[in-house]
Amino acid sequence: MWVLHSPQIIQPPISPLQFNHRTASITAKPPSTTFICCFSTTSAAKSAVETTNKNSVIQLLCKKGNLKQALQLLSPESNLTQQTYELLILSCSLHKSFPDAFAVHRYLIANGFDEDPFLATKLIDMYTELECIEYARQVFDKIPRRTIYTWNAILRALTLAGYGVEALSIYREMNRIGMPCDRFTHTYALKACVVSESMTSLLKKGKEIHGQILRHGYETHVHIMTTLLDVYAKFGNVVHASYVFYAMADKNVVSWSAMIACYAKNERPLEALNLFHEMVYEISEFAPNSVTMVNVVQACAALGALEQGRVIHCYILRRNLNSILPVTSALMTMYARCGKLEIAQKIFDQMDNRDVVSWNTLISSYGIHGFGMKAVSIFKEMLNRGVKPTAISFVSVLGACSHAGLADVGKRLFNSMVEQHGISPSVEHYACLVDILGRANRLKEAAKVIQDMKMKPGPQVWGSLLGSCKIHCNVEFAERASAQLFKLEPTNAGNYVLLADIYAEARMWDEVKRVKQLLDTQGLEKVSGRSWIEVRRKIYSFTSVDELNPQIELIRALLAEFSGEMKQQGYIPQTQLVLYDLEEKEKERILLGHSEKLAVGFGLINTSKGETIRITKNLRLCQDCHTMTKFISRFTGREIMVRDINRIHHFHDGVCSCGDYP
DNA sequence: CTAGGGTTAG
Repeated sequence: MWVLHSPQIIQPPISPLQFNHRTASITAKPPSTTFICCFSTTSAAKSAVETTNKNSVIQLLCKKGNLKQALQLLSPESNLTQQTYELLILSCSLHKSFPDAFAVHRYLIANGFDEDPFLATKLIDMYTELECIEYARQVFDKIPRRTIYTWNAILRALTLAGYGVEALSIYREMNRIGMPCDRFTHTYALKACVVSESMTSLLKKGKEIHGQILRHGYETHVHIMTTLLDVYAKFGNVVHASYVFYAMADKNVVSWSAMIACYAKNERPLEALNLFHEMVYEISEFAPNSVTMVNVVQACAALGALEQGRVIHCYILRRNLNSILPVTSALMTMYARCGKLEIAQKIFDQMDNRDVVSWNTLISSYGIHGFGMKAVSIFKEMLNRGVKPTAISFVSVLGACSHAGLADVGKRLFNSMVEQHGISPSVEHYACLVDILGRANRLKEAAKVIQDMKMKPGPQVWGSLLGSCKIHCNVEFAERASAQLFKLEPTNAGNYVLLADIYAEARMWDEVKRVKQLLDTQGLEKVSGRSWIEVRRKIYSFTSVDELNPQIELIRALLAEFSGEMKQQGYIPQTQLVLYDLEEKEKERILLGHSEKLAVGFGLINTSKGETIRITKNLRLCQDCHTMTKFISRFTGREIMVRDINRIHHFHDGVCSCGDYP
């Protein structure tokens, strides 16, 4: 779990050493000068003076950041005060120094101070800061008299380290022994519910804690209620989150931001924007801050709402929030995801200071636009400038390689991750590598990567393989991947649909039927396709089934005309993509009603000639839509941009920027 | 002595 970064051998503070002697209770204040005058013998006075001096010298050194010198002054018999110990501990967290932290801890043990509730709390906090959870735990286990502070400290430590289940068992233990919980306890316990892996069982736990909070009369406490809201949001439970939000008597900018974040991150970007407008124009009691704006910008990005995004950008400039790094990164992503790569680049160029996230953002922006080599060269430029790459830098650059089909470059980068940068690949990185190889039709190699993984291949990894099988119509590997996926995430309808699509492509109709039955008997429904288009700052949403748009007949007629024209040029509608058992004509009709085609039709009717048509889609762009959009771009001389679930397609004069490498 | 919402990837 915890890996030591320096090669030095460091003596751990507790095990295997067994200190048991509690030599002293806490020394009160150091003797004052007047007190010293009363000593009869000079030696006693001298030692008292020395103790006083030693305490103040060590404290001063700690405050000045000179921890090393302070440590040199420690001697076995020095009689330090609680305050001095505290400063030593705080210095260690500040310097993030393991050897020093251990030395200080050992020193406390030797003097029996590690069992003092106040200092033990500080030690737990120190190990939390150093991300060294076992030692925090050992400190906690050794404390004979625990206060609410020590309990809260270990709860916080476990939660921050991602040990949700363990944190909740601490919470349970507190309740069992009758330790009264305070507002901090509840906040940490709530957060513990979302940091663990077994999400489903812990939602119930979160609701239990919700009940406890109400019983303790904390329903008006804005910190706790905001945490509660956020916990429901992180579980994707928008209904419960909004219930908490609307029931809150006092709200502040944080609770509003948390609710906007909840909508933005749970596929409700329109609600996020509406709530923001309400906050600003109707309530106007709380000024949005940078955190609010990050969430609002994300909502625009999710919608692909460029015009809305521009308005929000202006607002950010007016409020002087544009130089805050998270805001800038969110803005870059928004522009890139709306197809305005050049604006993302411009924002990056104009930044006074950049962090690794700014670089990662730029890399993935080029990646989703299909400029793989450019993304790789930005990555190298980042290294040249001495910016240390993070795990996400590699996800970004590997993703860029995958979009552009740069298999060997991607493989080399993957290997360099461990060899040159000391970052061990996570499941996500493996998923990227499998994607890179799979898309390049190196499925055997991809399967070998999965086989040799040092960890359990998660659904992301098998999903990458299955996705590649779709592109290359490989039934054999598709069956292997989907068998795993059905075990790992049995209720994800997308996997069944993907396999059925592959069978359909291979004209294996019996298998198509079998997979469809598998889907139906479990009562699963595939996520229906939806496309959005923004026209004059208004967002119009399309699905294949709704007939709400007043122009729907006009749109259908237009599409039928294109289809006829295309057929004359040799186009065959890809009706095998329609998995229902219908007549060919009916299949064609369904294909022509795909939400993305409707949105293109609507865009053609409602925008002017030189304008780019920008569409956002919630799933991957279907092949038939891809073919037809290419045709339309040439036939009408219009630029069309479609952002699907994982990249951007720019259609111009019959060609797509993805090079038909979706 | 401790506390709530946040940037990038999939």
